[in-house]
Amino acid sequence: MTDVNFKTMSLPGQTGAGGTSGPSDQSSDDASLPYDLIELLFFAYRDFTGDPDDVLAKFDFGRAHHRVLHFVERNPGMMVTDLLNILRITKQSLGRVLKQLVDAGMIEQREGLHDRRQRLLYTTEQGHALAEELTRLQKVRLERALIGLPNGSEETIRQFLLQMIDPDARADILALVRSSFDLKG
Amino acid sequence: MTDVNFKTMSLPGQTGAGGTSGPSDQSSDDASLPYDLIELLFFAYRDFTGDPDDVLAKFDFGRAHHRVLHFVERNPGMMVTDLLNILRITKQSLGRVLKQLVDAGMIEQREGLHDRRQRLLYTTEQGHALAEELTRLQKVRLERALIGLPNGSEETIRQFLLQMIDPDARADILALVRSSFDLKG
DNA sequence: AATTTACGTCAGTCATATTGACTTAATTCT
DNA sequence: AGAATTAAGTCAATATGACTGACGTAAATT
Repeated sequence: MTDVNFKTMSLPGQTGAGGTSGPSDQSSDDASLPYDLIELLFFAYRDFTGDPDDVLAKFDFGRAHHRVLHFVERNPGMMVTDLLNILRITKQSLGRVLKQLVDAGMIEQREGLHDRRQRLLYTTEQGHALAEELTRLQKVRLERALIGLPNGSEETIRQFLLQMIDPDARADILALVRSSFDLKG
Repeated sequence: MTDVNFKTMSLPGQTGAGGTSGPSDQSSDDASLPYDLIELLFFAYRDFTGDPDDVLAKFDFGRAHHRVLHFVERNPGMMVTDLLNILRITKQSLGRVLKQLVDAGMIEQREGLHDRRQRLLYTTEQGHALAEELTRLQKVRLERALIGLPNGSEETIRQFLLQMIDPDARADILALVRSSFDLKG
C-alpha cells in the first residue's frame, strides 16, 4: 500500500455507475471504528514520503537511497552490517544503492580503527545537507499535522506509533530513535 | 522508506565500532521534537503493512493486489477508471494486477447496466473473505495501538492523519473514507 | 457524424528487491 | 598456530511493481 493520490475522482454513487453506492456501510457501528484509520494511514504515509521523493528524484535517487542516507546520517560511523539488519534487505540490494550514494559523494566509507574489515559509514557534507533537507520536509509536514490538536497530542501520537510497531522490535527501535520518551518519563 | 525490521541489531556506541555514538544529538532542543516521529512513522507503517503481506504471500499476491482488493471491497461496483485515479498508477500496471485477481477468483467484472463499456468491479465471495481478513489484521494492530491512550486519542489520531495528507487531496479522501468525522463533527 | 470516454493491449524499460554461491581479508576462538 | 567466524563485496539470474507511449475497439455523448 503505497503511492496513492488522485485529483478529480468520481466514485459510484456520484457517477451513478452501477447503482451501487459508496463504501459499504460498515461505519454505522462502533465495532469497526478504526476502519477509516486504515485508509487515512495509507494516504498519510503516501504524502509523507511524497515530499522527499520529489527531492530525491533530482539526484536520481529513490526511496532506497533515502533510507540508507537517513540511517547513516542518524548513526554516523555505523557498519554496513548494522544497516543490513535495520533495513532487512540483502547485501546485494544495499550494495548497489550504497555504491551510488558513495559515487555521488553523499556517503563516505572509512576503514574501522580497531577492525580493519569494517567500512564505517558517514555522510559527507553534501550528504548531510541532503539528509537535512529531506528531514526538514518531513518535519514541516508533521508540524503542520499537529496544528490545532489538543495539548499532549504529540505524545499521544508518539505512543500510538510505538504501539503500532511489533512488540519484539520496540526496544530496538526505541534505542535507535532515542526520542523524548526517556525525557518525559 | 519501507520494509524495515531487525532482530539483534548493534549500532556504533554499543559495538564500539568507530568511536562515534548513536543518533546525532538533535533531540536536546524542542525545535526538533517531531524528529523521532519520522522514524516511528516509518517503522509503524512497515509493521502495519507487514501483517497483510504475509497473508497475501500465500496467494502469490503483493501490495498492489492488496490496494486493488481493498478499494474494490470498499467501493463495490467501482469503475476501472476510478481505481486508476485513486491508485494513480497506469492502466498497464493496474491491468496485470487486476487480471491476476480476476483469474484467482477474487474480483468479478460486470458490464455496466447503463454504460456497457464499463467493467464494474466487485469482490467475489472469496475476495470479500480475503479483504475482510486483511482488514481484520490491520484493525487488530490499530486497536492494540490505541490501548492505554487517553480519552479522545482516536479522534486526535484521525485528525492528525488527515492533516498529514496534502490539503488538496483531503476532501476527496474524506469522501472516500466516509469516516466518523461527519458523525462527530 | 465527430468526439470523447472506458477499457484493453502491445512493446520496451526501470527501480528495487530477491536467492544462492563465492571470494577476500581480518578478527576471534580453541 | 590453525580453524572458525565475521565484515564486506561480488557474480548471476530472477521477480515485482511500476513506468512511457502508442494503438485499438466499442459505446456513449455532443
